[in-house]
Amino acid sequence: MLDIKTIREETVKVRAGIKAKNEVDNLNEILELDETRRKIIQQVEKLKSERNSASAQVAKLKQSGESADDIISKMNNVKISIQEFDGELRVIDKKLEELLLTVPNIPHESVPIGNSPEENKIVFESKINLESKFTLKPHWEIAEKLNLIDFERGSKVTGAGFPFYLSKLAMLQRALINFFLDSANLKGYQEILPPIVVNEASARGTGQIPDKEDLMYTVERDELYLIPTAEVPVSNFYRDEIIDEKKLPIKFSAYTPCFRREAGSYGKDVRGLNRLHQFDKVELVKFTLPEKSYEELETLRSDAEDLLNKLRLKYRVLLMCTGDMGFTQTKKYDLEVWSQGQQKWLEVSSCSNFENFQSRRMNIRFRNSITQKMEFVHTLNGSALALPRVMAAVIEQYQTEDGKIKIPDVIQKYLPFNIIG
RNA sequence: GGAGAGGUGGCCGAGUGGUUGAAGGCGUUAGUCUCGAAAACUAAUAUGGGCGUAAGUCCAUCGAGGGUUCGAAUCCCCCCCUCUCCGCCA
Repeated sequence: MLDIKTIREETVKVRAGIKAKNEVDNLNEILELDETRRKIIQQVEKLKSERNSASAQVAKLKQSGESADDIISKMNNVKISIQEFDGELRVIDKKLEELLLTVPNIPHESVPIGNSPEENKIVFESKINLESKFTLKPHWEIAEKLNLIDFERGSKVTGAGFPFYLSKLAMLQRALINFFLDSANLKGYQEILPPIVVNEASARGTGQIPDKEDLMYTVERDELYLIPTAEVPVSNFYRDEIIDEKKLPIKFSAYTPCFRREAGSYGKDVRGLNRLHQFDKVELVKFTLPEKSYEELETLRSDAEDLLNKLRLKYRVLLMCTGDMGFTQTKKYDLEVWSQGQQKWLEVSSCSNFENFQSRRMNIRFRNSITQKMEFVHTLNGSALALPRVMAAVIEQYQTEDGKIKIPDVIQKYLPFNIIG
């Protein structure tokens, strides 16, 4: 959520940001409501001030045993006016709040303007040579042959997009998670294991609601949401709190399953592990000083990249253009791993800065020791990494000519075997 | 799920209709003292909003939201949360 003051004072800039992101521009309505609101506030506060001093007089009179009936009867009308104004104000505040939630975050100046994925900027591509003496198969063929993933029983037990991982592949998944968490730990991230269902306020805090309700599974009876990413519970950890400035930056890592309805996304992209309704992910979340957040975005990105490098997977980094980056971010990098078996790039991480867009919603602040003022922290997060597509790339990249899967070097210490098959 | 108790500032805690935005304590910050530190003493110390160039001023806020009243931390309604006991349970 943007500050109404920013919208009021930097309307042109905000409007340009909305346009760049192809979002709906409600600024005129917002500014109009804001003006009406302030007019009413002026009137009602004048009345309240009157009331307060009258009440003080009543108190004085009563204490000295005199009658205050005159004042009291006069104040009756004031009371009714105040109630009317307050009622109006309540309606306006609610409407204004709703409209403010429709204003997207403003892209950072370093972000390329664009509408389509083609306009994202490739800022890095690894030069690993992936030449192989034989033709690499897509991961689902290998997994089927070695009986490592059971999609059919997953469909029977739950539904499409909820596979079972079997035997050594289940162990490899666990090993990868450990590798990711251990790496984060070495880089100073504090590991936390959060709840995987959240309440409405939390979903609202990180921006899943309103706007993206359809993304999440709901537990209607208890008014809870299954998390689409650990970002939601972890970012909300400090909701409505004041963080000690000296503790910043705070860095968390969290492993969770993630649940996404992915309504309406069917077709060839959903083959194998490419797109699931439930998947594992290790997420990194940072709370930082405002002036440090872009620096922290770069280290966040390189922390995620490091994992791909150590797994010796080919990947590239995209700087997302304004139209392709999402509602809440100011700047976002996507990491895509190369799937040699499928001959295409798969997104395995996205690292974003939200500046104070989320922290304003979540009310997470710190006291600036120089100005002595309260300020909102900046929040950032990034996947490091999402498991299924990494798994797909590993299976494909590490397949042997006779149809087995080698275990990547960095993972071997986590497993009692170094080949599957 | 049932019964009871409770939710007050960064923290603890007083306060049951009228200068209570809120006593007192702790903490924090600054100053005095000290070679320095500690202790002691002195002072300052909520957030958000409206108007204003500013100084300032007004309004709101005692878990959230409604209500009663000239006036609510205090009374009523509803919701949320915490604790204790019982029940259920890995």
